[in-house]
Amino acid sequence: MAIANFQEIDKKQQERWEKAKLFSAPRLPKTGKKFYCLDMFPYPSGQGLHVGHPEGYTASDIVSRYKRMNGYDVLHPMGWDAFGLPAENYAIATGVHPRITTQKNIDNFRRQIKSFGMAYDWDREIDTTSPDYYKWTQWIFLQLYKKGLAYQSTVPINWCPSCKTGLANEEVFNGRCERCQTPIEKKNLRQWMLKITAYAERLLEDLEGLDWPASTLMMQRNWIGKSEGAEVDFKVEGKAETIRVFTTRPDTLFGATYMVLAPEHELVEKITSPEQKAAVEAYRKEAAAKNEFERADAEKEKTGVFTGAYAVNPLNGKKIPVWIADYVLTGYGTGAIMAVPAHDDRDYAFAKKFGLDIIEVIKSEQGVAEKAFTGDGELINSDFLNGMRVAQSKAAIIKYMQEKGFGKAKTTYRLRDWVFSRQRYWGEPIPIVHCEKCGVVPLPESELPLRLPEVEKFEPSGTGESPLANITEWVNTTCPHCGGPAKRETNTMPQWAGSCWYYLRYMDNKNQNALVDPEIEKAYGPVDCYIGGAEHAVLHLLYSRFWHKVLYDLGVVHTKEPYAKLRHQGMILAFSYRDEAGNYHTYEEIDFSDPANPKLKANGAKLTSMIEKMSKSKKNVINPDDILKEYGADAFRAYEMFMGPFDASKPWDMRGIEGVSRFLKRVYSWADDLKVSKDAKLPKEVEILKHKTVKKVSEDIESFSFNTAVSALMIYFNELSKYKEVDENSFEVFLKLLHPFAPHITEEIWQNAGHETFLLNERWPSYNKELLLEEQIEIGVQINGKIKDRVKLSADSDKAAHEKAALGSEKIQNLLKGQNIIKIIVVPGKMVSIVARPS
RNA sequence: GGGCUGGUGGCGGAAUUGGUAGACGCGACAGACUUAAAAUCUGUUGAUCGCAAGAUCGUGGGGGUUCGAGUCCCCCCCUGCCCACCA
Repeated sequence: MAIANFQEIDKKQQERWEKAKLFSAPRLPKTGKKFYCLDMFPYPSGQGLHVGHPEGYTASDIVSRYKRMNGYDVLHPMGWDAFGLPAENYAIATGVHPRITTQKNIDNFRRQIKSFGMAYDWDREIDTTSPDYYKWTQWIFLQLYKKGLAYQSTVPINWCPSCKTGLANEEVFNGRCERCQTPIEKKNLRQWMLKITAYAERLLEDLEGLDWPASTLMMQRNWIGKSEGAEVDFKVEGKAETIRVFTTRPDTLFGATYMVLAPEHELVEKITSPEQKAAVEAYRKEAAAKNEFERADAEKEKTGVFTGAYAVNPLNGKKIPVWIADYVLTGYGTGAIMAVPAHDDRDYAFAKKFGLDIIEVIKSEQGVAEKAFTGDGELINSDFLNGMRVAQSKAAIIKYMQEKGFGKAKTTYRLRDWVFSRQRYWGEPIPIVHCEKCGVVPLPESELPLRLPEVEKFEPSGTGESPLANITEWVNTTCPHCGGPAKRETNTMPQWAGSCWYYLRYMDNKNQNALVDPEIEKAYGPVDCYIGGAEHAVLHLLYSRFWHKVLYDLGVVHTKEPYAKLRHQGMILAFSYRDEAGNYHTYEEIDFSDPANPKLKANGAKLTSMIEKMSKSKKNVINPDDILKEYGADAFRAYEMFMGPFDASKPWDMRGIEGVSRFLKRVYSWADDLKVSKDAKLPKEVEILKHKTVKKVSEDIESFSFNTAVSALMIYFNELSKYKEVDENSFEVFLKLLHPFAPHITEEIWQNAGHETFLLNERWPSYNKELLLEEQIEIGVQINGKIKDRVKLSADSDKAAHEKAALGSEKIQNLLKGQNIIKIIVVPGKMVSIVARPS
């Protein structure tokens, strides 16, 4: 019996595949059946791959190989999302140019990914930092600019004082910078913005036809945040000003007892009375000093100040006071609200605190003495709306307002325009010049790519300008329009830019004349299956859909959506072990002989195990290189798939991989000793099991149930391995089914069996439905809902046969003595349930 | 506070539309092989009672619907993730 050296097999087969260019996709699909299977490409960090990366890559690899064996032309590429802060921060700290670090990291990532034997077409590799690539990122920016979708604006942006750059709303979490956790400040800066809001409705509507996880669709919907309501104008008493508010509850207009403006609202100064001026000023200052996080804390007590002004309710002419309060946000709606304390929780809390009126306008059992009522009900105290329900009165009041001219139906979105510029070096230069005479002038397309110039210092200036601003010979240029002196834009694009459209470039990555050849795009687009982490549910996936729609409008792509099917891999966690003193211990220090109570080898201390995220401080980080060295690529791949459901977060268990590794070793040594002959005939049950396994594995791959697919393969092998001599078909079917999960070892066995072909070019096995019906199955027999016996019959038995078999059981007959059978329920293939009562 | 997940043996996890709970793997125990150990192979392994046949209990807790509930309904507890004053 040969002992497999998996590392050697991995290397040998990978070299064979590479030499044969086995994974290269044709320029155009030849078969008429194409499958584009895409992984979210990684940021090549200095730490190298972690075990989470290969989880998604293995899944996409299995799907790709499966589709290929089913006769598809499969496009399965890989590349690098290589602009970004870590390389730049590293440059600031060490002076090493980001290009050098990035190249080194890419080489390391490529080496690691190749070591897993992934079926990528490496000729299609892309790198977002290559001028050949970012030429087209810049080209898309120019198209956005021409369509009026890119504009400059001086906006109070989220400013990270540590990264010294502006951040998009999407990059701010709990008022802190997503990357460095520093609390965000507000800073006014000139920024490039992308008008993603112009596409809000389409981004929302087109979610409809996507095969995406429901939770991701939900998050996108919430992020776009469509809300239908009305805008209503309130006159300010004794002034010319009008306050416009947005409300989703125009039906409660008769219940409006005060108004609130955001502290930053432009009308505040104009309407504030002299007596209130000091208080208002003080409050505005206070609000400005608070950071986003403090202001957004919904739990805190409401604060606010009366402006001294009154507005007039346009329905009944009633005077209501105008306040300012920071629970009203500038960025949403109109930055002003009509407050209906009876039917809004926040308004209620505010009114209670400041002793403002509460007028009930919707009837409810509970009333509004204790808290606001936000449900549906009948309108009261509302003149011509009385007696209507909420929906009906909304329509009626909007119609009335439109007739009278003080309000109208209005849809708002939570989605904001995208702050698209960064004050950074390591990003795509924005292809714009600022001319003294002509103003903003886009570069002609012929001047692309606009290359990133060399700099000596990578620090952002901290004043809001990027390091590029210091390179005068680059900044100073001539205007492409008038030829006069001009300055280049020194902002660069955010990291998201390159990943917005990369799936298109893989299709045609060497094209010098177009982003992608339209013929090729038509043939390969859209992405049929997209795999990556759920953390991109609203960032990358929304931006990318936005750009795709713009490209669709330009005729560059032929589908409305870029990614037809999307699946997320779960996060891989790890067991960590902590002793009573709170110190973490590495796996090497732990004696696992008693798993219920692992002991430290060193001192025998009692440990508690926890499932946590991998982190150095918890000493539970798993390095893929180490695993590969010990177990080989196939065991790694198969274990990652076997651990648990693909989309669930699950812990890496150092002992768990042993099982899969043993399985593969057994497969190898069994095949090594095996006699494959034409005459060998396996028992019928084994033959049926083969067909069952083909069905199960095929269906499981389609549904991303890789864990149960591996399990089915183990079950089949446990049976098959009892035989030293098998027929050719059984042997080959098993190898083919296992191949996507463990490509190296199966290819090795295939080759050892005398084949010079590759398994990937073999056809995926099919199964015989009729044969499955001949299986002998065991069904349960219940009496009054309790299982009392089990009987065997063939899978195609009819109901009568089920009943006969159940009543034929001696045990059942004994139990039924002295009982009257009231009813017999037969579920074919599952069970027979007998309802009986004592006679 | 809101939304979305999930809660099944010592552990990771299986279980179409309600239909034999615990597949598969790990670990553990016993045995074989070995001078010995590792590796490998074979068997056992939800709990309780029992010599056994077998019985009873059992999917976070409590109720309900049903011949039958991990799965459906109501109430409650807990975990994880996301969002967080969105008018």
